[in-house]
Amino acid sequence: MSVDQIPIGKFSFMTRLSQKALRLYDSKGLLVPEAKDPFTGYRYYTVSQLEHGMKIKALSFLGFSLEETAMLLDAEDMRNCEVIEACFKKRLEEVRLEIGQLQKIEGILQGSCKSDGKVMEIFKMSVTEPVIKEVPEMRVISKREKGIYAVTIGKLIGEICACISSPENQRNRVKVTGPVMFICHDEEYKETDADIEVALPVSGRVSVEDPKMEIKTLPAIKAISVVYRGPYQGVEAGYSSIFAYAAKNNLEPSGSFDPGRELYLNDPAEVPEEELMTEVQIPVREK
Amino acid sequence: MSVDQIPIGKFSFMTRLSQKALRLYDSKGLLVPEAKDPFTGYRYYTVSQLEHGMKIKALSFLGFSLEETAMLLDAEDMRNCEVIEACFKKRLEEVRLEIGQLQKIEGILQGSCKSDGKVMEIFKMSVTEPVIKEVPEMRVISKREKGIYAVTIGKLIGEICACISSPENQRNRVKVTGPVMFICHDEEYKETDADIEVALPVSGRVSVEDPKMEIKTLPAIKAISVVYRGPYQGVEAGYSSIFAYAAKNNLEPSGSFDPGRELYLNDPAEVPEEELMTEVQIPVREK
DNA sequence: ACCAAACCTTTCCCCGGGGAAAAGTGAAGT
DNA sequence: ACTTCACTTTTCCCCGGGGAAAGGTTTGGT
Repeated sequence: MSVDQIPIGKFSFMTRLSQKALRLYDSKGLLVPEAKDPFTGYRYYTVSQLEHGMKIKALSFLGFSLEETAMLLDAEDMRNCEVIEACFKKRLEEVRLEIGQLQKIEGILQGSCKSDGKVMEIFKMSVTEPVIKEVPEMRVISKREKGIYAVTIGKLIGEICACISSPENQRNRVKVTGPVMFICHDEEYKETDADIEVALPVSGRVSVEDPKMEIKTLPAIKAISVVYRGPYQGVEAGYSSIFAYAAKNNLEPSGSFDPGRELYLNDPAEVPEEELMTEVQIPVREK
Repeated sequence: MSVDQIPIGKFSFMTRLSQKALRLYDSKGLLVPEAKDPFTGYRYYTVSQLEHGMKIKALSFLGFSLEETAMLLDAEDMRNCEVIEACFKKRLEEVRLEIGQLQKIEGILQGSCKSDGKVMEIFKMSVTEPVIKEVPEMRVISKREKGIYAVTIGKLIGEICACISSPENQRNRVKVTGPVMFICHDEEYKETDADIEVALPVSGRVSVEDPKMEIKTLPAIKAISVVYRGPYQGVEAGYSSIFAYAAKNNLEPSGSFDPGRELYLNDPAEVPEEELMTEVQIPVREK
C-alpha cells in the first residue's frame, strides 16, 4: 500500500468518520475517494483528503444537513463569507428553538418524576366542561401566513402588536377589545406548512401598512367552547372533549366552512406555562 | 356517517395527529381503527379512541419512540407505575444530554457569528507540531467498558477517581503520577458501543474492589504525539495531523496491535472548553 | 502455493414520519 | 344516472446513517 492509497478502514480510523458515513459521502459527492479500483470497487483515499473529511465532520457535528454541508464547503472554497454567515445564523436560530423545546420537555418530565406515584397525571389535562356559545361578530386586525405553528403564531402576534402600537394608531385611540386568537384554516392537521391566521379584536380607526395585514369582521358563530389550562402542547385535550361532546349531543362541527378558533387568554410571558389558559371554539350546527 | 364511524380525515383534525402518523400507528398496532371496511380498506375511528390518540400525542411530544410509547400505554393499563417511572427517568437523562449537546453547538455558532469575517475559523483547530515520543511503561489503574464516548468516559473517570480516593488507598499513600487517559481499542470509529478504556497512572499499593477495575502496566511505546487545544469534539484535528505526519515520514501507525491514547491534560471543570488540552498519541513503527 | 483472517463491496431493513403520485370510493349536485 | 369533487387507499423516495447479510479481495503466515 503506497502512502496515498488509504483504504476505507484506515481512513475511517484516521478521520473518526464511520465507514458507513464515508460511503454515504462518496455517493452524495461530498467526499469522493481520490481513486477507486475499477474492478473491485475498493475506495482509496489520500492524506490530503483528511482535512476535507474533518471539515465535514465539524459541520455535521454542528447539525448541518449534508446538503448544507456541501454548500458551505463550496462557499468556503470561493471565500463567499456572506453565504456562510447566513447559514450559520439560520442554524443558530434552529438550535435555539430546539433547546427551548427540549427544556420544556425537561420541565414536564422533571415535574412528573418528582411527584412519584403521580406519573400518570401527564395523561390528564385540565379542561372545563364544554358549553355552547353564541360568539358575536367581531372587528379584528389579522394576518394570515403559512408556516410552523410554534414559530409562525408567535411571529404574527408580534407583528400585529407592533402595528397597533404604532404612533399613528396610538393617536387614533385604537383599543384592543379581546384576547389574541388563532384561526386554524387546515382541515387536516399538519405540523409544517400549516395555514395560520392570527387575529386581534380592535376598535377605532386602525391604519395598517403591511399589505398582508387585514382589517375585517369575523362572522358571528355558534360554537362549542372549552377552556384548557396547561402548557400549550396539551391543547388537543380541549379538542378531544369538544368532539366527544358534539358526538353525544348530535351536533356537527362545521369545520369545512367555518374554521375553529383558539383564544389565548393570558400571556406566556407573564404566567408559568402550567397556568396558561386557552379557549378552544369549534363552530357547530344541528344535524 | 354514524356517530362512531369517523374517517381518518376528521379524526386527524380532532386529534391534531397527521393522517400519515395515524396510518403508521395503525400499522404498528399502536392505535388501530375500531372498524375497517373490508372492501375499500377505509379506516373508521370512534369517539372513544380520541383519548387514546391524545395520550400517544403527548408521549411522542416528549420524544418517546413508538415502541416506548406502546409500552408506556400498556403499563398504564396495568397500573404498572414502576415501569413508567423508570422510562421517564431514562428519557429525562437523554433530554438533558441532548440539551447539553445543543448548548455546546449554540456556543460555537454564537462565537463564530459574532466575530464576523472570522466565520472560517471554525475550520481551523489549533494543534501543535507532531513529535515522536518514547513513552515509558506506566503502572495504571484502569477500567474498560463499552458505551458512548461522551457518557462512558466521564463515568469511568468518576469511578476511578472515587476508587483512588477511598480511605484505604489514602492511607496507603497512593499517588496519581500522570494525567487521566483514554485508550481507544476500536480500529474503526464507531459512536455507540465503542470499546473504551480509561486509565490513570498511579504509584503505591493500590487496592480495588470493583472486579472490573484492573491494576496493570501499560507497555512502553514509540508514538507520534500532538497536543490539541480546544473543545473536545474537534480533537480529530489532532488525529489528522498525526496521520499526515506519519505518511510524510514513512512511519506506520501500529494501530491494530497497540491502541492509541488520549491524555486529558487539564480539567474541564476548571478551564473553559476552548482551553482544554488533549494530547493524542498514536503508536508507530518504522516501515 | 495455499489457507484463513481481515478487509472490502453491495444490498436490504430500521427509525418517524413528510411529500408526492396513481388509483379506487363517497357524497352531492345536476 | 352521471359527473365531479373531495376523500381515501397504497406505494415509493427522502432525511443520516446503524446493523446485518452475502459475497469478492488482499494480506500474512506456513
